[in-house]
Amino acid sequence: MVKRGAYAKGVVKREGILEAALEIIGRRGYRSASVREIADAVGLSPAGLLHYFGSKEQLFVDILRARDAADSRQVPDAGVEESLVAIIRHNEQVPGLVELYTRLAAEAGDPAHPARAFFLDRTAIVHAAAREAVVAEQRAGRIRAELDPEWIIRAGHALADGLQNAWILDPTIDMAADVEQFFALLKP
Amino acid sequence: MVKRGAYAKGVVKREGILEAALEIIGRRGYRSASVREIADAVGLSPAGLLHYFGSKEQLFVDILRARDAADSRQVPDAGVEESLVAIIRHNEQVPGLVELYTRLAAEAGDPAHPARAFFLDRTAIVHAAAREAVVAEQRAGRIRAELDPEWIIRAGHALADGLQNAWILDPTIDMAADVEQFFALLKP
DNA sequence: GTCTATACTCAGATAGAC
DNA sequence: GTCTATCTGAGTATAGAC
Repeated sequence: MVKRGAYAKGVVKREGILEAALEIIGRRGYRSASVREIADAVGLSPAGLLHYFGSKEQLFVDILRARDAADSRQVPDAGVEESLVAIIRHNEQVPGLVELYTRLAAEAGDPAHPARAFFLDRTAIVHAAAREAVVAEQRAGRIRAELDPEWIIRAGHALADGLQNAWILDPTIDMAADVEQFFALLKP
Repeated sequence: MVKRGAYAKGVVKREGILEAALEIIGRRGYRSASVREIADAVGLSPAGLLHYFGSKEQLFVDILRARDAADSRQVPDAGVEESLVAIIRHNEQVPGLVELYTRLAAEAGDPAHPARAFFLDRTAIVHAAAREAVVAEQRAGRIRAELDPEWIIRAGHALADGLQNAWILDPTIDMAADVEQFFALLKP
């Protein structure tokens, strides 16, 4: 539960925990990001940490949620391609976040995992926003009008996710460049 | 360790375990596919099961390995598009396999996980085969010659992986059709 | 080689005291 | 809000029976 105004300290502590967890994933890997490890990093007992998030799974989902919120503030409201590429270039600086995202996207296959609801919501929201942008660019003649906008969105999303899968195996691949090449194919 | 000829019984049992594990993942989900659960299904103790595979992680990797071997026997040696689409259509019949693949692809981000070596090898082999096929189709004029074959391979692979990520959230999406649309864009 | 029984260690989670 | 103590269940190492 996110606390409201009255408990400012709790809100700050929550954010500190999210940052510490992400930092540990980036430095030592998802596997060693146990509740105990994260609790140690912020000077809490495991139970004290779980007080804020209820479960480890929720904690991890909340990291992604916070990250999406930060992205939507920072990324300029430009075209689909520019926005996606900007996010990808940012992700390349934060390997822990990419590993976490990839993991949770896979764990979302479990209907009982909180990541499932998160990714279903997120997909609906992201696709709705992308739909408007894609259709507008088709009308403006920057994307081929005969292509199904739903396909463009599904494929663009899947491509970006799949490239992250490949990138955690081999970080020398240039995810942003590969996505740009995809968009080049969509041009009239 | 894979046993050689002399111990036919062990080989058969190994295969039975792989099948039982995949069946449990498909029916009850990856999460409940514990060593104990799988051991029960084949009438073994957990330690008896581990005798064959060494670890749970290895067991799961071996399922994917066996599946790749089966695919390379069954899939006709046609063009890149036809082969990929055939595998995808087959995967749509085996949700447990898709869930397992997606999970392990994510867990391969961990350098200590046996899935990492598996996916690195697999990627190298699959890409090498795809490279020849793509270049041949470019020479034959079925794929645009000006496109970088390495990009086609990386993007095709990433797209297929990403679509599986989306499919475990929403199995109504038509992975094969989306891949076919991608290949349509590559045509001259 | 095949397999069981036992036991160890670690994980995440919970109850209740402070 | 945070702790300690405890519970449950996971994976697996070991010893040894057959």
